[in-house]
Amino acid sequence: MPSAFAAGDDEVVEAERLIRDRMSGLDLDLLSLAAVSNVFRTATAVRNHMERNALKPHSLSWSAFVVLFVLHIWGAKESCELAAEAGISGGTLTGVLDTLERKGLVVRQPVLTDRRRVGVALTDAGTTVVEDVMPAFNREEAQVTGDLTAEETATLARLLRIVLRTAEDLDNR
Amino acid sequence: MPSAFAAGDDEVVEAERLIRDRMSGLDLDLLSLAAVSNVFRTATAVRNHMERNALKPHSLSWSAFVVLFVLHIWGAKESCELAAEAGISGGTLTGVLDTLERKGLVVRQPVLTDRRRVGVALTDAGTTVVEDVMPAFNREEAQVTGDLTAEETATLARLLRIVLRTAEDLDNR
DNA sequence: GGTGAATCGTTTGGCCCCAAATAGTAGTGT
DNA sequence: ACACTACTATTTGGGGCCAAACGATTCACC
Repeated sequence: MPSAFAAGDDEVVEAERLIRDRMSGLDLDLLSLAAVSNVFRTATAVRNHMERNALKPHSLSWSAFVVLFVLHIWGAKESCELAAEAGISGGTLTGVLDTLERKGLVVRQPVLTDRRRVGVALTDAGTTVVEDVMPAFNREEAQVTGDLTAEETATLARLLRIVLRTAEDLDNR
Repeated sequence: MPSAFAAGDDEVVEAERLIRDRMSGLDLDLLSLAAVSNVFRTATAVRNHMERNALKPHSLSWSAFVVLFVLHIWGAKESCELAAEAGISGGTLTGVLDTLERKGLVVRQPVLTDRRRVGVALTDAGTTVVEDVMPAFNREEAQVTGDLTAEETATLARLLRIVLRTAEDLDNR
């Protein structure tokens, strides 16, 4: 069985040994520990890389861009769906929308049939920004997965989606 | 070749079609888009799950726990190494250490040979917390990866480490 | 029609996060 | 000794993030 860590990474192998030693008697599942740990570390590294390289020219955060992207793909949406689609909480979305509206990239528009709800739509400026940023963003995405074969990239996405679904199911119960 | 997305997930398949339609002409790499997107969404979901289930009893954030964990595995470390090992910036570490020190879980100790540097060590209370939280934490880790075979979990960790290394290499240049 | 529960977006409080600026300390060359 | 450079942790500013509390609105049921 292959190591959970990349071969040839002495520091990580050493870390694994240390964990085994220091945590002996706790009967830890080191395989899932490594997987979960790597999910988070990779997400942080990739996010920072994206914000520094693809998003910085427009001063956009990851979440702000995701919101713009979702709106561009799905068209105008209401806050509730938008938050779920972007993977953030409703309270967070309010702040992100405040920022985006201040920049003139989105507009809130009242829903006539229900005054509790609020629709959100891209402005022309917002559309321009998405279409400008998206190629650069995707170029960076391709770069960070560049050391994977196409099949490995697909496998990675597939395995992650399984974990994602499992975690979400565990919370919705 | 398998889809980049989990089979049977109509909503995601629909999303992929929409992206293809709305972004036609931009020649996007949808495979890496899906992989990167899933890395981040999975990380968020897993992080929230962990904080809600394993960390909440001790009111610890993910980063705070990672810092405690690193200190328990590697022993007392200096700030600079600790930040790198925990995957956060130095400025962030200062705030996290303030919180942990206020709770009495860690202590800062001056380095005698160099007054710029600061050592950080677990207190007895901190050690107790780590050893108390770790089993529950690992149990949740095993649960969110529970729908993967052992080999798939190892593959996931391996592929992620490749992406992580690629992203870090791109930034350090 | 009026009352209570449910649902929506927002606000609040506390923490996390980074980048950039800062102050203090150590080494290096002159 | 002196300036200059490099390195340390910290502070500051602007956001992002969630949970919980909140006010407004709608709906269901009587």
